[in-house]
Amino acid sequence: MPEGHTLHGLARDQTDRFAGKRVQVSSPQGRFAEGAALVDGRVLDSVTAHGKHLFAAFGERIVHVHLGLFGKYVAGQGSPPEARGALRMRWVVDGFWTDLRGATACEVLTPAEAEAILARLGPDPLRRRPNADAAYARISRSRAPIAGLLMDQKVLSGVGNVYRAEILFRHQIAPYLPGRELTQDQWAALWSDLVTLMRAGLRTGRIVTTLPLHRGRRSGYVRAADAHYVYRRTGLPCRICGTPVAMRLLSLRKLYWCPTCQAGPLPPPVSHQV
DNA sequence: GCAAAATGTCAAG
DNA sequence: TTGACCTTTTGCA
Repeated sequence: MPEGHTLHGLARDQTDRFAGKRVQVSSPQGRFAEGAALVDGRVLDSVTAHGKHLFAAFGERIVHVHLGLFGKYVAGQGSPPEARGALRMRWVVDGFWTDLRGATACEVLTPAEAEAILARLGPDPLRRRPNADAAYARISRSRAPIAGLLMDQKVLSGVGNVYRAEILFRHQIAPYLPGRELTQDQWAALWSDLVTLMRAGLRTGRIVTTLPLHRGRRSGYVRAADAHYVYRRTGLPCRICGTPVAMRLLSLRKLYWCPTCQAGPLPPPVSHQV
């Protein structure tokens, strides 16, 4: 479930289990065979996440992974299971293993190449000192819809389709509002809420955005069906006002919102709806 | 047994 | 702006 919190969680767990050890790196599928040979048996320094990118430093050789839409890590203790299917990369140390499948990117980079990727990324709400002003500088100059800007990794990094829909709902911002019409106050509130939500996502391993509704409940647990306001709730009544949740494709990604709670600029006319 | 969907990015035109 | 691509899981026949 790769939005930013997932990657930060992976970076933390992989560092805990593998850093400081010589890691057996392999590519049973073969697609990463050359890269694996470059780092196999070297000592892992640490794994860090920037937005949705992972960087595992083996000295000057950096394994860069981007999960894309389908990528997935599976990890376990003891000895690894027999390799099956399209297993792109496997790490093994004494007592732990982890397998990577389906990633968009899995490659060995030089430090300079890794830096070049970082240079393209906007501030990440989950990093230590993110520069939220840099994101607003871009947003406030753009005529593009805010819903698209939030998913643009050059503007800010780590936000995916779930967080963007939910954060806009929570702040009652119309998704098609041009970035330049978002006020500084709206941005400040939105950003600080993003930091809170994504930190909670990192802590719990899931995205729950409806929590304030459930304050005061004895159990903090929120059922999956209740975890979001609008994401994947097309046609269901808005939890606040009852209006059916709307859905449109924006840049090929499904965008969900409540037309009443998030009143404002309308999407362009429908020519073709999936 | 097969089609569709899924939390994303990049490059061609 | 559109399609290609990475793989697994789910749902329907």
